[in-house]
Amino acid sequence: MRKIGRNKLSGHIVETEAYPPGDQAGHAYSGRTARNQSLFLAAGFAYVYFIYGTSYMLNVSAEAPGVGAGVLLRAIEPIDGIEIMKRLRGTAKVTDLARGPGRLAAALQIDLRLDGVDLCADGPLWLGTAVRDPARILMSPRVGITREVDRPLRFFEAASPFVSRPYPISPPVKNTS
DNA sequence: CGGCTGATGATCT
DNA sequence: GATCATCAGCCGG
Repeated sequence: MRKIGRNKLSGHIVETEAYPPGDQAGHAYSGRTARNQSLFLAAGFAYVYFIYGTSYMLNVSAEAPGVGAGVLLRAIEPIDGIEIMKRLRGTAKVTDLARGPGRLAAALQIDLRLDGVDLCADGPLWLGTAVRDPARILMSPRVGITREVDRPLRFFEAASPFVSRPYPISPPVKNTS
């Protein structure tokens, strides 16, 4: 859920990735820094960072204070404020509005000002109470990382057109030619 | 549609 | 100076 002035944006979360304590692929792995300090807050705070010179990523801190872990939000199915999301994203295709973590952040106008926000309190950004049907949630390896690449820590809704990739990533195939 | 590639800047070594 | 939890645009089928 996102509030921008008088406008409300919302969507169902349909894809996430876990970055648990001790995970070498997680930003908290090398200890607390200026950038990643929000991961070390209590569970339920926003960790926002900027990457590739182009994209913001939105995470939710996920462990007790001082531990360092989070969940990356990778896709939502837009519900409220779809016209505003289209303007923020520069596309009219609803399935492309928030399919992927950078697109999700852009569709919700998320930047570093929202880093550290309490997602369980009234404010500009928070988590609603909708629950996805567990029977429809599939797992796969995570996308776009170079360490701990095989851990099945990506969770996504089966057959959803709003998910960044609809099925598990195939393992790399060697070129034998 | 899938595959490839350049863009672009913060962060850390 | 390398890396990076990505994306848009372009190309071929």
